[in-house]
Amino acid sequence: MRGVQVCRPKIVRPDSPRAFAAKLTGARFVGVSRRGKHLLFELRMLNSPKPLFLMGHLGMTGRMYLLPPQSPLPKHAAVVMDLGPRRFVFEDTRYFGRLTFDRRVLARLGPEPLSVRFTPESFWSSLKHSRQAIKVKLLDQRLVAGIGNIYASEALFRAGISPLKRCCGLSQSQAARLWRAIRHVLRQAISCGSTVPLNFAGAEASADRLFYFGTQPGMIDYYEERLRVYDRAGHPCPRCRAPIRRLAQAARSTFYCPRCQRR
DNA sequence: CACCATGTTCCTTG
DNA sequence: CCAAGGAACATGGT
Repeated sequence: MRGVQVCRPKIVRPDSPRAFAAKLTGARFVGVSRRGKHLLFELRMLNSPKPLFLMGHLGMTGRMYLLPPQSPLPKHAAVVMDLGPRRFVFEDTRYFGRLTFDRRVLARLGPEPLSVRFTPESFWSSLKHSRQAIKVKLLDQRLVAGIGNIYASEALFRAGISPLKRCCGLSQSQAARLWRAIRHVLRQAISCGSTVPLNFAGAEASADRLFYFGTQPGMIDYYEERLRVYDRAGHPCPRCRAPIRRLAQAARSTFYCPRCQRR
């Protein structure tokens, strides 16, 4: 890495742009992984065996990709790394995302939903004493990592459970049903997203960028087709034709079928 | 102009 | 301790 431009200082907190750039200069990307909604980049300095970890979060509008030489920077570039011929760009219109060496949030995350650590039993144990509405609880990253507002509604629809139901009011078999639904919905979403994989297939989908993380033009439609209730208020339920309803919970929109998901 | 938006964190109130 | 709600972050779409 030859140089780093931090266009939005808050993105790299608590480091200052200068400190952030200093840590990265001379480092090379050697690996990448994911935990919940966080991306983990492994870096190494040329002469040191000890790895350095950089954590990214896309927020709602973030994207990361490689920009070919000479291409202009996007309007909302937040961080730009000069990798030699190409540049690694973190673009984020709303600047809600993060790119930071501070990994403390990882310690507070619940299990990966597709891992063996996440079982119907562990899920039920975390739910049975909570009086919170299940939809709100699903957004709590300490329960299980990676469920966002869209998938919370989708999973509850698939499980036939009302978003308003209190966690402690769920039976063990309902919790198991929801556990299955979460895994199904996330796996399906990943299979849609994998049309833009971590290899170089993304190069053909977009003329001037190699997309790695975040949605790219053309992918949204494909993905939205799979949503059964999210953002579909007034549309007929795909299962029973009753109109889908929208409600607000903890200042977030929830979509559900009042007939298939009774309290 | 008003209202809404894929996320997280912090703060206040009950 | 828990839960609910609001604001903040900043910009764009309808």
